[in-house]
Amino acid sequence: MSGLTTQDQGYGSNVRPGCPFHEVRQKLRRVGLRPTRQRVSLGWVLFAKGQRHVSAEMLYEEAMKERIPVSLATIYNTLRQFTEAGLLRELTLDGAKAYFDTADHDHHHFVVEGENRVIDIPAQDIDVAALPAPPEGYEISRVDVVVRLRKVEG
Amino acid sequence: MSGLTTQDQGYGSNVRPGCPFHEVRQKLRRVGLRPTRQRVSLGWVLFAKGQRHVSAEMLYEEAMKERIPVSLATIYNTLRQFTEAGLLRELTLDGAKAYFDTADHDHHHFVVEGENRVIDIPAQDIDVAALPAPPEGYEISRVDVVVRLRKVEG
DNA sequence: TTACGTGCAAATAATTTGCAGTCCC
DNA sequence: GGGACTGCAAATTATTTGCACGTAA
Repeated sequence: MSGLTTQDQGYGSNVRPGCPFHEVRQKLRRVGLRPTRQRVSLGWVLFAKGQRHVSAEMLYEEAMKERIPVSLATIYNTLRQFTEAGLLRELTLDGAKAYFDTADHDHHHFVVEGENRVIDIPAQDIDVAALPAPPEGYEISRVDVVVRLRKVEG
Repeated sequence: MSGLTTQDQGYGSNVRPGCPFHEVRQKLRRVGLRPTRQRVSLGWVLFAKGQRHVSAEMLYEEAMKERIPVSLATIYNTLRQFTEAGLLRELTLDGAKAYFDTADHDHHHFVVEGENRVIDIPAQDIDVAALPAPPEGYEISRVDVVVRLRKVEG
């Protein structure tokens, strides 16, 4: 896959680290996840290596490429655990494939119709001015804006 | 593009306002879908009967309740055809279940975490003020705002 | 009539789960 | 050492598809 959208200028968490693995380990501990080999390695791919949106399958292939010994089932489990711990956010696209992205910053998404490509929109580029009050007994946990794109004829 | 209303602009003389089935039939014809028994019946459930968001399964149960003879496969086919024709919009929630809602008005959604409940937010209640320019070669086809709700402890 | 639509059941695709073996604290 | 974690394969769930038959134009 072309690194078109993986090429980026990095966020705050992308601290030119002395030891990314150590930071991932800490990050995991902080949210109560035991830093096992698989989790640390996958965390490294997700948080230190600049990967930003992945599907289970993409992460699995990435892991294979990096010689990380991990099974697809563990990928799924890990993605879910990370998401429950708040390290990732889930983004479900039409087409029944779930994507996950690093959750350390607020942002929204461009989604290209047809392809399954996702491009970040920095939070400050979208202004959701007015939000309705949630129904009685509920509170807003998160607001997602998905801007669907269509290729221009040409 | 967003001028679709249930109230149509008189196509022929055989418009019978007050006869929902006829209106559905016309609506289908207008988008090039042959108005078969199943499509008209499902269209009636979706457009005339006030149903607004349904999953395939929900629509199937609704159809059974209304004694509409239709198979689940046809439900899926029909939902997709309606969506491609612009009569419905697809909304994919975390949980790998697709929902569809009538597309005749702009609106956004509250989604209750855990449950698979969807509540409409009228377009005028959300103000997406600033939108970023789409990447070169793409145009915005649609903007979806999903407000996730969490039940308040009590 | 005749191409398009429908129903059934089997096929896919994405994701989850049960359980035996493994590893971290 | 002991409970949490992993891997495998089988199970689930949502959706699609192939093909014989039915039906609208």
